[in-house]
Amino acid sequence: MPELPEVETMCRGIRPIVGRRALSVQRPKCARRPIAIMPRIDCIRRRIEGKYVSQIERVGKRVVIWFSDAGSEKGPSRTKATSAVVARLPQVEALVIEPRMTGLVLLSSPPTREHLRLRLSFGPKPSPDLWFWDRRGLGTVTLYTAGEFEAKFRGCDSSLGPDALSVSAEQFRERLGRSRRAIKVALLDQKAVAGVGNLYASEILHLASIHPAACCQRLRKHAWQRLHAALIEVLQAAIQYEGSTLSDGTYRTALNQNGGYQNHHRVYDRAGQPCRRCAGQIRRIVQAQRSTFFCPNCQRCAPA
DNA sequence: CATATGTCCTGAGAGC
DNA sequence: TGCTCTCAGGACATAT
Repeated sequence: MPELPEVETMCRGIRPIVGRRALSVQRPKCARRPIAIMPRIDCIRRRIEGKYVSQIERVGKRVVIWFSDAGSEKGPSRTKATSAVVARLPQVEALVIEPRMTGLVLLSSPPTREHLRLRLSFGPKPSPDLWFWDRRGLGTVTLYTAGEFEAKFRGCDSSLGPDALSVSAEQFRERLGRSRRAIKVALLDQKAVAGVGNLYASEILHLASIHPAACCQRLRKHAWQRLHAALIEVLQAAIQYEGSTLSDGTYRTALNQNGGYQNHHRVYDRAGQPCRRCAGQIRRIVQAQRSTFFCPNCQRCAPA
């Protein structure tokens, strides 16, 4: 389940295509049922083929591939531009890939010939193809203009909150602190903070010694500080290990390697095993229809 | 407005 | 052994 660290690893792994020119966009026929691609594939082809990859970027749990007309162009400035100015800039497009549960963005051959969803090839040769492979097919691929992208992902009513790796401690507390939800559930809200998913939410709460069912409103200032520090520490460590490949083996890096962070999990998928900190027994509970793992002994802070 | 629930999807694993 | 059933959880639509 690609979360921030896995998606960041994918982005880093596909950097070799920066500066390359898109030669073709193909949607392999072998997919049992096509995944959601917007707009139509022929429209994507028309807008991308011949353009150059100017930048690779991660936005929350999405991979963003920027295309522009000229090889040397960088992605669009983040500052707001008037529509008149935008009209004079070279046309820029953002291909946004959402892996969701089982999607992989790869520069090497995919795990199976089945479940191939999209293939981009680049020049000049030799240049590896970029694949989007997705076993369950819940992932999506969407092509946005620069303006559409800004509105959806960076605007004041963006569908995403600030990125989990760059949010400040104050901003973090402001965005979650008034919620009546359990902290574990609130951490999964991408509109509050973007990038944390089900696996890392449990890991972060364990490092911060906070009970997953603690109500956000009842957490004290010191708990928020610990939680913010744990957020950054866990995500950065997971990136260093190139993400977590779980027992189903689905997640692979862009170069088809296993991640390594699963060997360092504090609680996730470790129910019944001893806590690495206090030797207490890790428990599994269900919150908002999702598994949560925690240590009842060392995560006592403010249960609901 | 905030929060909760239902939906999509496939393959692994359980249980009979 | 081979069938059926349940479950895993991303984001978003719809309900409360």
